[in-house]
Amino acid sequence: MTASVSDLTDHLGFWLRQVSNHVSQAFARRLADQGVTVAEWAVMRVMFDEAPMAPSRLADRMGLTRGAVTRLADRLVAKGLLLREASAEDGRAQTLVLTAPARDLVPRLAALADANDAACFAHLAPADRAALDRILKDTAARLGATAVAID
Amino acid sequence: MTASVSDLTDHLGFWLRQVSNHVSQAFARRLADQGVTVAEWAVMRVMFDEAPMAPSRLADRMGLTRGAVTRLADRLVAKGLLLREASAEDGRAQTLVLTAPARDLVPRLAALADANDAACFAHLAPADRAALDRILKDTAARLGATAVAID
DNA sequence: ACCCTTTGATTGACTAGGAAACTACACGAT
DNA sequence: ATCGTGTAGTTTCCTAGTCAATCAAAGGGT
Repeated sequence: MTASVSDLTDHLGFWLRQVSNHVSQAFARRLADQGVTVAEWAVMRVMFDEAPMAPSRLADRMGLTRGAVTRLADRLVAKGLLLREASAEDGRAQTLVLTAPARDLVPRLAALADANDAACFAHLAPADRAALDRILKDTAARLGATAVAID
Repeated sequence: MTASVSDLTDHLGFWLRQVSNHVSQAFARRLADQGVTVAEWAVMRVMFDEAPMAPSRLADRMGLTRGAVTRLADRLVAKGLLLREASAEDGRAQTLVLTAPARDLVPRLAALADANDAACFAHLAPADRAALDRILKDTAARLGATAVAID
């Protein structure tokens, strides 16, 4: 009957955070050689497919705030991987475009992403891998849709 | 045969990060009312069980660097939730102790943690919940033990 | 024609964390 | 007794992200 206080390790959120941090950090170490960070990779990958793109659209696509995108874009521009172009029609708007060096880099970074994912989840049985994939996508969809009611 | 560049969404790491961020952010919003952050909660929960504790030990326990613990402790001290006490034996060492208000707060925060976890994973079938729990703990153990070889 | 509201982007202040340099102190070996 | 080495904490600099305030440009209503 000990009305005991629940432990940190009782929560799925805790383990999720633990593993996620570990995987991202491992990926960051791989990317470091290429002079790129995880967040920068994500931007580049999204922009690789959808050519010129407004920052606000990129923010929506990536689930980030516009402020975050502004700063991320700053860093990518500084590295010569991104171009900011003022819109002709709308004086407020911009469009972002990857530079040629950035486009060259993306396939190499994608290979690193593949390698990292493979290494981090190598020990999982195929069925567990599939289950994890399914459960995470399912959960992401629910959380994204409902924005989690704070009862 | 299109040797196409792998997509962000092809990686488990991506989804892990996505869901983890969502869950943590939802938890952060709940905790905000109590004037406490997620990282602060984690410290308080660990310290709740293991009374006076050296910062270095806390860092090991939580998988953080010592620098991170220093800053976290600063904030908790500023909020009156933590005490820093110089060690009598060792001139370098300290011990950290939760204050009485902090100890009072912990059970309430634990309830919020329970509620958040329940809300975020409510839609999962019991079997999926169990699978996720098992897979995450398994993966955390592997990643922690091997520190992920960067081939 | 003018105001009001909305929208695009930026900025400042904050939490959160790693990496590395640095300061004290402790302690063993000589 | 001193010197070197290791250890405890702190600090600095960086990425990464949020929220809220701000500014400028668009555009609609009257």
